[in-house]
Amino acid sequence: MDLTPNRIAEIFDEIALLLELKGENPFKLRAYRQGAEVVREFDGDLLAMARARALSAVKGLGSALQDKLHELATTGALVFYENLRAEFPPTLFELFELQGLGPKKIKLLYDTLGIASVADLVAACAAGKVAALPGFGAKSAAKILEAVALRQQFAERFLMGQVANTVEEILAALRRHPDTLRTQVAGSYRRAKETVQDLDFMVGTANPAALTHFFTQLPGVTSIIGSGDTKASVRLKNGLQCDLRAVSNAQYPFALQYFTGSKEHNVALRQITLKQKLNLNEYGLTPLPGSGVLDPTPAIHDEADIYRTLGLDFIPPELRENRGELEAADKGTLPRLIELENLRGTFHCHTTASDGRAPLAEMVDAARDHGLQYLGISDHSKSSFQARGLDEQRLLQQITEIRALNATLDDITLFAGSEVDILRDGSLDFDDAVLAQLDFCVASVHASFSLSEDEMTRRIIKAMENEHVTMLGHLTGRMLLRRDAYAVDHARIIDCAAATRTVIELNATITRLDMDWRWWHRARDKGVLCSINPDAHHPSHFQNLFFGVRCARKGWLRRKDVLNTRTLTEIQQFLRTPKALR
DNA sequence: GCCGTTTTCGGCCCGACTGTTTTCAGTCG
Repeated sequence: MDLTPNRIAEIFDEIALLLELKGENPFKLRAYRQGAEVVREFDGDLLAMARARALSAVKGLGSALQDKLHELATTGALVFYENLRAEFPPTLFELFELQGLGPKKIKLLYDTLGIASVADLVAACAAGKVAALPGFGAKSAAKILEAVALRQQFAERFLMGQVANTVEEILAALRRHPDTLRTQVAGSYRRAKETVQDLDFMVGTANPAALTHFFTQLPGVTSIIGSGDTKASVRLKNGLQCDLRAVSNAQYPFALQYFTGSKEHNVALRQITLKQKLNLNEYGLTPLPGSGVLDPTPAIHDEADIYRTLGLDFIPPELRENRGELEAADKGTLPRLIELENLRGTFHCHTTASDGRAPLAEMVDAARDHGLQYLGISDHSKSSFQARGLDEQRLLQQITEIRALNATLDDITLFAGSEVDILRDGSLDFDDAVLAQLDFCVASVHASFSLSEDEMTRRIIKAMENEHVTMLGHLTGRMLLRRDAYAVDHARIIDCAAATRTVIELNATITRLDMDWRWWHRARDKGVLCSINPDAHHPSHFQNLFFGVRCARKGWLRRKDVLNTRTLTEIQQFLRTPKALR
């Protein structure tokens, strides 16, 4: 297998799991897991630096991990890892995917009954062997079988956009309860992760037991995973797990902060807190014993108070990933993030001319209903025949149609564009003479996904170098939870976008959210403009802009970093200006 | 295994819930 940083990170994670099975020191496992994270996020040529033993300044990679990286980079293998792996059958790892089973129980099942796979486990449960083990019982065996069934049924995560309605419904229900003082969704949904595994709700109340009970009785709940006086977990009929934490009103800001995460953000925040002789947990902020520091808790009423007390600016939930937000909050340099209300128009919209589900006029009405002042129409080009892409003649006809309709509108302005295919060799589906007649052009890859990373990158760069290409559509072609991104070098694309003044799209389709939020901060710093586009194929798809904005916020984008926050006049001027001068 | 204007040794987050226990271990978040 190709040795990439991602593969190395996987190896480190697997070592952590194997050491866990062996009952190793938990802090050693954490060191490997943290090492994996450092490797994944590393900005630079990790393998070359490992070979040159030039990683000593990297935080999280101590001498042991540096040695292992050196061995991997020079020999392509790691003896320590191979030996460790040989100690356990590979199918054993399946068992970690089952809810309720951790390393201790898995090790016991393996050592006493020789259970090394989910199939073994099901057979042993059926034969009554599991229930007879010390520490297990009839209930444990039943729960295991339930977990096996659940894993098959709901192995997947959920899209942010898929669960948004559920979030709003549950919040509304919690707000209606007379004992609720305040409530909010926490966890990865609040941080705007593109997919979530479960939903976490917080409620501040003087009567937590009433709320946890109420939560388990909500409509849509099909099973109660657990329920106590202060927390409850339920599963909805689509398999989505929802957790509730009920705390006092005074504890609420701490619980909300704590359960919003991310874990990495909270660990780093805790370090800062300890330096100030304070201890932060989900219930409060308390002075360390003997420190003489005054208890700040009584003055804390909301999340912002927590950050302020620690000398930090309020950190919007989307930024809480320990990717520089704490340093920025300390220095007062956090960005003022874009808001949905900042969007004045949008690009990348389809109609029935290609694969859209509504005719031009209906899409325009929908855009107007969403408060947009301008709309760029961009149907597919001829090579996307699966999408009934337009050839030159139909495109020219559509331009005429758009201009005619535009002349009759006074509250929204249309731009005529195209989502033009980037062909395999990087050339475009229309020649320059045709492209020159458009107001704008989105260039996207729709075929030949399996090129090497270098070929794909050069292909896209060639398209960006065309003066008529206003923006690059869905950079990686990923379909969240369905299909992986094709290989492309983000860093080179971003550099080229900056050099050629090509805008990069943030495709707001809930299955895309592409370019990924992790790259926007870098693009922004290089002066690359973002366009938040719905890629609308139906009037309802303009709602996706909400998720696009949340993703943009997660990528540290400000209003001025996003093209379609500009006024109509500014946009018209932008599109008239030669690309190189934009 | 990592880290250090509290420490080069001794910390590294810990509380709630469940199912097994008969006072607690394991898992989860």
